[in-house]
Amino acid sequence: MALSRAAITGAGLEILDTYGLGDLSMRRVADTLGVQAGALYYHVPNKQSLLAALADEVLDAVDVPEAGLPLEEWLVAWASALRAALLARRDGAELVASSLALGLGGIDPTVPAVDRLAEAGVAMPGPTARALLHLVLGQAVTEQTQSQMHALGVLTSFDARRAEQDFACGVGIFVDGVSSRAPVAR
Amino acid sequence: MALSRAAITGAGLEILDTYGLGDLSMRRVADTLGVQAGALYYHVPNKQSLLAALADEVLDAVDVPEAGLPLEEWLVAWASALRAALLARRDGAELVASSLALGLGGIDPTVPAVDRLAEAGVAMPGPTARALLHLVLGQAVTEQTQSQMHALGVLTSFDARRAEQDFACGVGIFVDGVSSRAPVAR
DNA sequence: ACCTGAACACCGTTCAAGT
DNA sequence: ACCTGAACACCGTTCAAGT
Repeated sequence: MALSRAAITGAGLEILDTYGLGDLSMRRVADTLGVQAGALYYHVPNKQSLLAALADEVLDAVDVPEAGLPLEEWLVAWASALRAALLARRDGAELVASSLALGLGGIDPTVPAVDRLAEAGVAMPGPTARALLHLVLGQAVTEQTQSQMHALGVLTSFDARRAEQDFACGVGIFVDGVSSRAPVAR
Repeated sequence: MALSRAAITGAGLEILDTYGLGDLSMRRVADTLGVQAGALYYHVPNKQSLLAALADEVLDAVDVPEAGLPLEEWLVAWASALRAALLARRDGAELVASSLALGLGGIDPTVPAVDRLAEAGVAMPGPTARALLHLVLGQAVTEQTQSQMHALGVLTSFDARRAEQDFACGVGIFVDGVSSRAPVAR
């Protein structure tokens, strides 16, 4: 079977799940595919574009809530779906965070939220959606990193409940803030 | 002058400002100090602890608002001070973000905010402060990365006003949410 | 067109040996 | 105690040469 962009992405995902982002090297991807490292560059311009493709894969798995839900519930559901997708893959949150910061990746995860906010008549839907994204992303990165360090025995105590509480609290406050500014009374 | 932890941290800050986080290597720090790379390990256990020390330096520069301010104003002022400190140094936001995620670093930037929130009687001051931290941090990382990519000519358009608007909007909404839950009416 | 082999210019970290 | 010199086990990326 010939090498291809899809095969490289697939091997990347496999390595990501098995060894984590820190051990995902171009050389290891090449090894997995039984090929020399240089061969990858015939299909992929560089490592960052590979990482962007992997981040897109994570973001593709976000289960966007149905449009019928009331704004507050929709926002909480969207934040939960985003968080779930980020946590579903090893180092998913960190991968997406760096890919988004660099502006790479073909998927803008805020699009559905911007639409829903605009539909509800909320002012500044873009900045609002981006703020909620950053809140969820930052929390997920911290949670995932600490949970992995706990698994490695580096960190002695990791409280999954606290992480969930942090998430619920942060999103709840933010959504309340959106509500207090929304043109429609609840 | 003999090598020391302080000298290493100083050289690290210099390299950070001049070349950025991506080019901050132990070997370069050693070169700057006119010493072999291995010598650093007599004073610093590893690279991550050096990065944590640099992150502490960034967080030390946060100008905590005076306690007399009303809660809402205090939170906005704190978020602004945090953002200013992160943006003051090259790659400051990314440095602090990764250091915080790893749980390294001697400084917990949320401490003043937790105190102020607790004093105001807000429920769950810890999760609330952490949520606001993540919001500010995520926005700052994105802003700093994009501004640097713009300076390098990689990104054609970078709107500093949009970044500021994103920040003001996100923090504003969040603080409104805190307000709507606070026990004291405004 | 697609891949190999080999190189270039780096990394973080360790450690015997010197002073 | 503190540093050098040299090594170990890696990196991302490039590119002539082969098929």
